[in-house]
Amino acid sequence: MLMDQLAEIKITDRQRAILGIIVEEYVSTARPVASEQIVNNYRVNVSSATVRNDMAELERLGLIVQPHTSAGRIPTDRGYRYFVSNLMHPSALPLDEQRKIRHQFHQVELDEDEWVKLAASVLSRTVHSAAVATAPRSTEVRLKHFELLAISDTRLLMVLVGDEGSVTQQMLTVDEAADQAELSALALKLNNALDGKTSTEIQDWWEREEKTAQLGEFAPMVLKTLTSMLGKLERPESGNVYHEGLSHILEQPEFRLPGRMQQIIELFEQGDVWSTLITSMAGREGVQVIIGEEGTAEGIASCSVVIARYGLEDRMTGLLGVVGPVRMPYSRSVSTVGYMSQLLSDLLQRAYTREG
Amino acid sequence: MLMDQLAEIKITDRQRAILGIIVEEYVSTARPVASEQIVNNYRVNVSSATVRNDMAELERLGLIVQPHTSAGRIPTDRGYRYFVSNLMHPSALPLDEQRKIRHQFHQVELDEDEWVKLAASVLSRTVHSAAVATAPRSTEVRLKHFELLAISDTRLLMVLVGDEGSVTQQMLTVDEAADQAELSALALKLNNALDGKTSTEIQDWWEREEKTAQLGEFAPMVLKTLTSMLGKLERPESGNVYHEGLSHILEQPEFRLPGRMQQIIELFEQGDVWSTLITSMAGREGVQVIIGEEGTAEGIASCSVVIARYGLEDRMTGLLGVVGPVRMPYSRSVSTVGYMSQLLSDLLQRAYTREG
DNA sequence: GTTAGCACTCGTTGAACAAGAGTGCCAGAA
DNA sequence: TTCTGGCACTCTTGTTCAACGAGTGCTAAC
Repeated sequence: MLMDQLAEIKITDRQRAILGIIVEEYVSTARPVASEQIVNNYRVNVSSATVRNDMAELERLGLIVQPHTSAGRIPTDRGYRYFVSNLMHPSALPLDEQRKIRHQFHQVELDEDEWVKLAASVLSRTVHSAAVATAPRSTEVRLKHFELLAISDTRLLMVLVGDEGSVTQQMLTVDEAADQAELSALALKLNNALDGKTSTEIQDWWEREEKTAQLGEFAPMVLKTLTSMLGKLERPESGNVYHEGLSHILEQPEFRLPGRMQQIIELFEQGDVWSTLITSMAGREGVQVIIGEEGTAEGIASCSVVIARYGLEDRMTGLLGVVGPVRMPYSRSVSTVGYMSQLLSDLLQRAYTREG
Repeated sequence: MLMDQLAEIKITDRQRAILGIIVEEYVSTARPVASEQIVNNYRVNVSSATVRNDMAELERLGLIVQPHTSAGRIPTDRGYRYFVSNLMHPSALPLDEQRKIRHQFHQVELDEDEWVKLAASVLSRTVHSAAVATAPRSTEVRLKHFELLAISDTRLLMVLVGDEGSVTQQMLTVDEAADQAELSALALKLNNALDGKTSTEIQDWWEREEKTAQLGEFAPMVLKTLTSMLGKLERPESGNVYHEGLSHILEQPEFRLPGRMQQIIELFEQGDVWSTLITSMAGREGVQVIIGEEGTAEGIASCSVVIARYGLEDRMTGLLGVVGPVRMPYSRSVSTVGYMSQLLSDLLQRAYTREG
C-alpha cells in the first residue's frame, strides 16, 4: 500500500540523488545532514543553496525532516522506504566476506538447533546488529518414529521424531503404574501402523480404529498426545526463535535514552512479536524489509527488520533476519541476509538430498 | 577468606545499626545516605554529629565510602558482605507471596525445559530483577533407551534418553547408505546390552566386546557417540541456562550509563560466565551470595548473584538464582531464592518419587 | 533554473554564580 | 569518656547569560 504512494512521487534525478546521499550519510554518521556537507563531500555540481531548495521539496513530500530549525535533514520512514525501493542497489556480498561466512558453517557437525543458533550468531557478527533465526520447519511433518518410556511409576516420557529429523518430547503423568513392556508393545504396534502419517492422517486413522483396535488403556492418551505433538511441529510460530547480538543494537546512539533500551529488551524477551512476524512472513518470498512504523508490532516502531525465508521450497523453511535501528545500512543488510539465506538453503538441501 | 577478615572487624552495636540503616536506605533509594537522614528517619537516640563520627569509623574500616566530599555514604562491597553475613535476617517469604508462586507452578503440566524457563520467569517477576535457572541434571545418567534413525541416505539421527527422562539428539553423517532395518537391529542389540549403564560403563563394555561382538560397520561410531552424549548429559555446565527479566536489571540507575548496559547484556549473551558459575557452585549447599568484585568473572563486578542449588540430594540438581546490581535487597532475594529452590526440589521429588 | 548573500532561528557551550547538601572538626557539656 | 551544637569548608547541582556556530529560508541578481 505504501509502495503505491511511493510510485506516485515525482522528483527530479538530482533530488533523488540528494535523498540517497542524505540516507547514506545519516546512516553512517547518525547526524542530521546539511546542504553544505552534501556539496563538499559528494560531487554535486550545484551550490548548497540549490541543494537547500531541493531539500525543501523533499521535506514537502515527507521524505526527510529536520529535527529542529537550523539543523540538517534526516530521512523519514517514508524516505527510507523510497531509498530501499528505488535507490539502493544491493550488490552481492564481497567474496572474502562470503568465504568468511561459509567457513564458519563448515567447521563442525552440528545438531539442528545449534546450527540455527550459529546462523543467528554469524549474521549478527557480519552486520554488526542483532539477528534472529528460527529452525527450519516443515509444513507437513510425517511420523518417523516415537518411543514411550516409563521414567517413574507415574510418569511417561514420549519422544517423537519427525521424518525430517525434528525431535520433540513430552512428559505425561498417569494415575496407574505403567509397565515398560506393555508400553513398548503399544509403541511398536503404533509405529508400524502410523509410520509416515501426518497429524491429521493419524487422527483419521484413530477415529476409524478406536472402536475395533485392542490397544489397551493408554492408547487414547498416547494418540491424542501424538497428534498434538506432530501438529505442533508443523506450526512454524511454535518453534524457538534464537536471537543474538542484542548488544550491537544498543550501541547505536538512538538507544542512548534509557527508556528505549528497555523497550527493545522487553521486545526481545517476549516471544509474541516474533510469532506475529513469522506468521506475517508466511507467503512472502525474497528478502523483506520492514521499516519502523510499518511494523505491526508496537514497540518495534523504532526498529527495522530485514528478513528472509530459507529452506527447501515449500517443504521446510525457516526465517533469518536482521533487527536494527531504522537508521540501518539496508543495502548491506539485504545483501547479507540474501546471501546467508541462500547458503542455509544450500546446506539444508545438501543434508536432505537423496532422502529415503 | 573474606569472611575471616570480617570476623575480625570490631565495631560497636550502634555502628552496626548505622551500617544496617545505610545499606537498607541506599538499597531502596539509590542515593548516598546522610547522617541527618539517619537520625530523622530512624530512631537513633544520638545526634547527627555522633552518627558522623561513627560513619567516619565505618569508612576507616572500609565498609562504606562517600562518592565525593559533601555527599552521604554508600556501602562498599565489603559493607554489603558484612550486612549479608552479620546483619540481615532473611525471614520466610510472606504466605501470600508463597501462594502466588506455588500457584504458577500448579497451572500446567510442562516438559522439563519449559518448567525451568517458568521457574526463571517466576523468580524474575517476584524479585523484580533478572533471574537464571538451569535444568536439573544428574551426576550419574544411565542409559534408558536410544534410537537410531535414517533421516536421509547420508544422515543418521541418534536420539538418546537418560534414566531420569532427559533427551538429547545428534545428527551423524555417514559415507555409505544406511539401511533402517540394519540400524534398528543394531539399536535393539545395544539397548539390550547397555540398558541402565553409565557412560563409563558403556565405554568399558565396548573395550571388552569390541573384538568379539559382531555388530557391523556402524557400531564403533554409534558407541563413541553414545558415550559422548551420555557424558554430556552428566556435565552440569553443558546444559542450557535460561535467563529472564534482563529489563528489570536495566531499570536500575546504576546501569543508566550507556556502557554499563552493554556489558551486562554481553554478559548474559555469552554462556561461559554461567558455566564457571555452575562449576563453582558444585559443592555448595544453601543459598550463596556473591557480591560484586567477589565474582570471579570480570564484567560481573557490578552485579551480585544470589543463587542456590535445588533438586534431589546428590542425584539430580539444578541451579536457580537472582542476578542484580550490587545494590540489591539481599534479604528478600535470599528468602525468595531459598523458598523457590525448596519448592522446586519438592516438585521434583514428587515427580520422581516411587521411581522404577 | 541557479547562486551569492544575508538575516534569522535555535541548539550548544562555558562561565559565573547562588543555593544546598553534607561533612569534619573543635570546643564545650554530660 | 562520650556526645553534641556550631561552624567553616567542599563539592554538586541548577540557573542564568552571553557568545558562538551551524544551518536554514528568502530574496535579489545572474
